[in-house]
Amino acid sequence: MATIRDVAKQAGVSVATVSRVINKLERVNPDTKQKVLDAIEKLNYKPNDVARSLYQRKSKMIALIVPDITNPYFPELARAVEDVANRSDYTFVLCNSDDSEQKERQYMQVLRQKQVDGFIVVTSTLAYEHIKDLNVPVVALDRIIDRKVPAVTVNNNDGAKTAVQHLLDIGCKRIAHISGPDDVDNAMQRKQGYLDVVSHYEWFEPGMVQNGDYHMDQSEQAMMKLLKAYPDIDGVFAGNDLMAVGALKALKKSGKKVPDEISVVGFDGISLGELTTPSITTVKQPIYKIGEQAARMLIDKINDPTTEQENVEYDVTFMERESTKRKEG
Amino acid sequence: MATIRDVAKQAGVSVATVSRVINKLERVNPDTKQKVLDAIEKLNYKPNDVARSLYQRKSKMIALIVPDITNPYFPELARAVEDVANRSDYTFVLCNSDDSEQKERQYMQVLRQKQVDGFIVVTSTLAYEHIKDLNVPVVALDRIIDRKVPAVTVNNNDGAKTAVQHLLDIGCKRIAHISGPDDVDNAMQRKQGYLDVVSHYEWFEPGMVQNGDYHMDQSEQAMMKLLKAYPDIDGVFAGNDLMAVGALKALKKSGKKVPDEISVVGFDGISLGELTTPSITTVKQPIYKIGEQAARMLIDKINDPTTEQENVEYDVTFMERESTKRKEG
DNA sequence: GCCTGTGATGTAACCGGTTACATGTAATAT
DNA sequence: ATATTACATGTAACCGGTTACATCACAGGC
Repeated sequence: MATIRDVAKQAGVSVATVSRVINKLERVNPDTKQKVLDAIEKLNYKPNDVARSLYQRKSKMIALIVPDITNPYFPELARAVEDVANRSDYTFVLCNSDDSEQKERQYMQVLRQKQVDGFIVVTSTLAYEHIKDLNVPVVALDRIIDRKVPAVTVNNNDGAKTAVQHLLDIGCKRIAHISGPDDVDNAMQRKQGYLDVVSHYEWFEPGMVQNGDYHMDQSEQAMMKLLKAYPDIDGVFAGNDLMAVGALKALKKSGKKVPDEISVVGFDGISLGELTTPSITTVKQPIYKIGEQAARMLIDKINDPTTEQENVEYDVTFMERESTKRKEG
Repeated sequence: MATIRDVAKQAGVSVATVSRVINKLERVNPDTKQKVLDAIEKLNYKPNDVARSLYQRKSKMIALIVPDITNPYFPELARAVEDVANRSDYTFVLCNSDDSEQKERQYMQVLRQKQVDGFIVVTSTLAYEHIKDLNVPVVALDRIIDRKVPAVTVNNNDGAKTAVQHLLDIGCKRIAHISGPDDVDNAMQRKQGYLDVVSHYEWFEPGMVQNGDYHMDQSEQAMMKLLKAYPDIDGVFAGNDLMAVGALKALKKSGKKVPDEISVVGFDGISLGELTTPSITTVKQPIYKIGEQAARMLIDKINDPTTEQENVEYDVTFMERESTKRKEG
């Protein structure tokens, strides 16, 4: 590999001049510049970014930490972040935390030693104390960490209320909820949205909320429990689409017809929800936009650390699909 | 940020001694060692990996280049690679190439300047010339680049033959194929497997192969064309599961009953295939294993560049699901 | 008492860039 | 003719690690 000193020698100039040519910051005599460019061409010189990073104390890398990229919500998010990173000449590092605080902290530690310039984090376990000493911009995504960490989220409460209200509108008389993990704020907000709408109904009982932990399998079991405890429920609001799919599986096994005997609504708007039979009515998040926004905010903050950033909350869109389309309206 | 010189000063030793303590390579007097450890503790010193990388000429990073992480085949693969990378103390960089040679080359160029230690690449456009000057280990995945680049793949031909044979076994009389892109070798192998089985049948016509480009939407259109041209086909082998889903959509719109009027088989074994109605019979690849193997091979090669590596081909597993389970066997 | 070997530690060069500061030259002002 | 200034370029320190080599103290052999 040719170094900047090789180029300097070849062009008969000093390394400073070569550096000036590659970085285009200061004026260089056109003739000299051409000599340098020729030398670069001839030696096929590519600057070593590690050396550059060392002096500049920045690496032009950002990292995204998600619980698990195989969860269908995250690939689209990752794609959005990577697209923005790439357009801004940042390298994109991906980490799977499995929702383990220990793994999250270790990733951040290790990457910080590699001078990663910023983090986008989807976490419900990390606290502000863990990130403040890292001395690096962090944007929270999908879940809020702390008032001091800017976050990009959606209006979960509104979305949940819309979903549950829709079930009522199409004639559901008893609506259950399969909730996400209690330690995830957006799961709590969705649950609260459900409660806001149904808690004053006479038929409502606390047991109509079952935890599905945002996973398909747990949700399938939760749905089974609900069917056993409340055989007459005719509507289910699942805290995310993955759990709606789990509910659908349980209902299929139990021989319940969706949507006519029981209607189902999910949350997120992952593409999987369009492909099931019946397709799943959902509250769609603008996932790609969220990722894009978070990445932009992060990069803005890296470029100018004095930027004060506010939380951004996106609105969700209700999407009616087959799982709530009853023949008798 | 404390540097190694700060630690040295604090502990009253030289930087070399501190370096010896952190790297545990040479003997250090226990008392001295303790002083250094205390200083590290006190200053909360973390070594700067960029400085280390500069001297060592390696970064402890590997990159995975995939066409698009939102394609459901890739998250599991990415997860596998990331898991291995993480266990081996490598940082994982993810790139989406959109199957563009230009993007692939640019990523590799940029990352090489960042001293990325190796690449795992899913590509059908990149050639050996493009990677040999990078002077860095590369493992090809899912698709073969060149005899000189070790690859991890599956036995596509066998899998395809098994799939088509199964359609014959359950009684299909005319079987069509929705193929992947012609420039992707595994797509060609799957098509060839189909042809190997059906081409000597009288009913076979070349028009029974339609290109679906490995995408759901194109496949839906391809299926529509097939139905129009050959209304009596009663079996479809799709080159991947995503296209099988597209075919299912088309069949649903056309009012064809799956599996009884027409049976469908896919390829890959992505989890989406279990969730459709009917669920999709498929030829399952050990996706996670493939990613793991590729990552291991890459890291082995990085650790010892003299390692000669052979291609690894995994066997596939036929998985019968609803889309081929006929009532009348 | 002198020589040699061993273990512990320090000094300084090195990795490959960037940039503050110095230097030199020519144009312009006085 | 001299001072001032702008421009072009070079020199060397710096970023924060690693490590070849030098140094030194001390033990053991003769």
